[in-house]
Amino acid sequence: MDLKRMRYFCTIAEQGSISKAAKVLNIAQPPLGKRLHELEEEVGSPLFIRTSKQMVLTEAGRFLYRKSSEILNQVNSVTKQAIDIASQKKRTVRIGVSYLYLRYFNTVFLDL
Amino acid sequence: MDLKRMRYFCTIAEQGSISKAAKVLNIAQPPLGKRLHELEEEVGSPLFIRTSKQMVLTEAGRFLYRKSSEILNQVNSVTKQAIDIASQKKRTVRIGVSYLYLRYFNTVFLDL
DNA sequence: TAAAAATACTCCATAGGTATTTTAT
DNA sequence: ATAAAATACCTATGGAGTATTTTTA
Repeated sequence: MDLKRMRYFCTIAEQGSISKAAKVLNIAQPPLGKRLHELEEEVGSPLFIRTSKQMVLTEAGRFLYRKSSEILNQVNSVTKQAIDIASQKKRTVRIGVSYLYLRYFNTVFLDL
Repeated sequence: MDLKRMRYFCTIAEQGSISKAAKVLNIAQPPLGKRLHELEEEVGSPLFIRTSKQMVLTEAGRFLYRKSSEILNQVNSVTKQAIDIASQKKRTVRIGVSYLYLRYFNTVFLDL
């Protein structure tokens, strides 16, 4: 299980066909079909019922779609939050200097 | 962001060093170091403070470790649940047959 | 007949390996 | 002097592309 396959799977579910999803994802249809089959291989069962005109989620597929959407949203927000925390840390660097030092100098040299 | 890097990152955090984590993960130390640097690149800031003897999580690192652990657990349980749902479906297949058919035959032939 | 999916390849990017050097205690 | 991390380089697996065939409405 990996995030790329989960993203692909969700797009197929939303678009109702591999070909349409491939266009949305800006990749070709054959590799997208392969990624889906790999997922179905891992689950050990189809995630879609291939009817003419549309792909309909199976029960396992519906479950996986619901959960995958949640997880993908979480991953996105976690990444953004981590970046935010890191960039705030960059702006607020506190430097402790002995008061004795300050009696003689008014500049702190940093060896970065 | 992908699950493999998240798994690697969590193992490094738990083991306190890249070398130890590499042993646990059964891969070599250099590629593991690279995967960590890629993550730090994405976040735009270090996830560990490299002190002698141990790697200590930064604030962003602590946040990411907490969240990554959660997400990895979710992914594991979701995968298992999807497999369970799919395998149950395999065992309980209901077949509807017309009662008229049953007046003449006592066997249902399935073309699988 | 026309669409979507599957199959069969080719290619390339990226993950992983080995050897070595650098760094810090 | 030792142990961990970084660097450099090589290899191989897997993801993506193109062309084509199969399927089904």
